[in-house]
Amino acid sequence: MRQNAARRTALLDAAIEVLAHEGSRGLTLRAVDTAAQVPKGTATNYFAHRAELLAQVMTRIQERLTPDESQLADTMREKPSADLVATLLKQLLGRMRADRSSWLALMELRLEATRRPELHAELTRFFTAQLDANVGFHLDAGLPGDRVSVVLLYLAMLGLIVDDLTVPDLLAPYPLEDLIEAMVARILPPSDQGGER
Amino acid sequence: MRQNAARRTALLDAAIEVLAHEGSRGLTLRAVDTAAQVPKGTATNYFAHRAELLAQVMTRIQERLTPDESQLADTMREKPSADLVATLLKQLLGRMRADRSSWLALMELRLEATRRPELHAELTRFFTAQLDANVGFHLDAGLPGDRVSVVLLYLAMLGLIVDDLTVPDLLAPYPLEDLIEAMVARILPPSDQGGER
DNA sequence: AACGTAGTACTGCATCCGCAGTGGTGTCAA
DNA sequence: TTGACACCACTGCGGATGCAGTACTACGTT
Repeated sequence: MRQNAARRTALLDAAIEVLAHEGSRGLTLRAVDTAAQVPKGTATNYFAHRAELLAQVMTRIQERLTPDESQLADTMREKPSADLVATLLKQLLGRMRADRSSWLALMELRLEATRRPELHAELTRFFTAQLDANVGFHLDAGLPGDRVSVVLLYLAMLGLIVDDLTVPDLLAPYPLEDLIEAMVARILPPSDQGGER
Repeated sequence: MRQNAARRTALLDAAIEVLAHEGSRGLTLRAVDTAAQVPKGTATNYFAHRAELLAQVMTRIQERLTPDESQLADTMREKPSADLVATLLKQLLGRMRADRSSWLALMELRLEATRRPELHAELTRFFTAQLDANVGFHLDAGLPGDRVSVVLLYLAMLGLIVDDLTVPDLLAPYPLEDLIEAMVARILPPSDQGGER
């Protein structure tokens, strides 16, 4: 098993691109070699099985999707309000648009996890941690709304993202930014301060 | 090209099972033969390409997901209200649970559509029609909430379903029925009576 | 010089698709 | 009733593809 971390990351990034552009169907060790522009057989040296590749892709995606700490801190300087929540969600949408490959690959992994117990366990752990973190962040920051609000926003945003990834034209009549504002306005309780409606 | 409709449907149903259990990766004409327990080569006689199989699977799923007309009529006897909307959404959840294979296959098709223009067009048409129908139904029935409400409910339900299909344990702390009631309560306007446009 | 890694080439294996040929069954007309 | 025809199920093979794995060489660093 090779140890070159940079090369491994390059292979994983290539795997993400393959997943996004060719789908789970096209993800083979050879395809990763090709996408990463390394000699055939290289991926075999770094990942024993396809399963191992998938597992490591998972954690790589996790790295890539983690929001930038400083930008987040910057955004949070504002006073907590429904508007601020909308801003945060729009930033999430922006991150998604900036790295669609990771999100598409994550969708592929979701489906693949349906048939792979280890991957399923890892994905569940990942999403659970993320949702819990979201809830905790929201409450700690004093943003309006309770746990259930956060979960509902999470679900609506997930639906929004899934649609935008796979059938973007569907929501064309409803600009996504407007939808985000609407969902915040309706799901969160009317806030005493700020918050247009 | 063979014309036996019953056999074709059986093959398509088998293809849906393959998609759900093996994923897009495992969907080949031969795999469909095996799943349908028909001789190898049969699927080739019914579908020229894999693409044609996918297209027909799409319409077959559409058939399978169409709600039962009479049950719907039965439900709609009640007076229009937010509660009624919650009931309808719970019935949707029930249908999903009763035919997870179709929903999983549909998710696979969504991703596959990312790479197949024809399929993408068809999927967009399908979802657009469905969303429009939902909006129309909602408004015509005098249910509370406007177009945007319906879209938001659609998105939240999509997120709910995606999560339940792929990482069901994630939402274990939040019973889905409760989530549905919460989303209806918050997304729809406080129901005095009837819906405004 | 030795070890780890990159790069290359080759082998073996699995599987897939497409086609063509064969046999069986149902239908229609005489 | 019988015979001809059309349709369909099924089998088996040819050709091709594509993948994983491995052995071997080259390189560079220590």
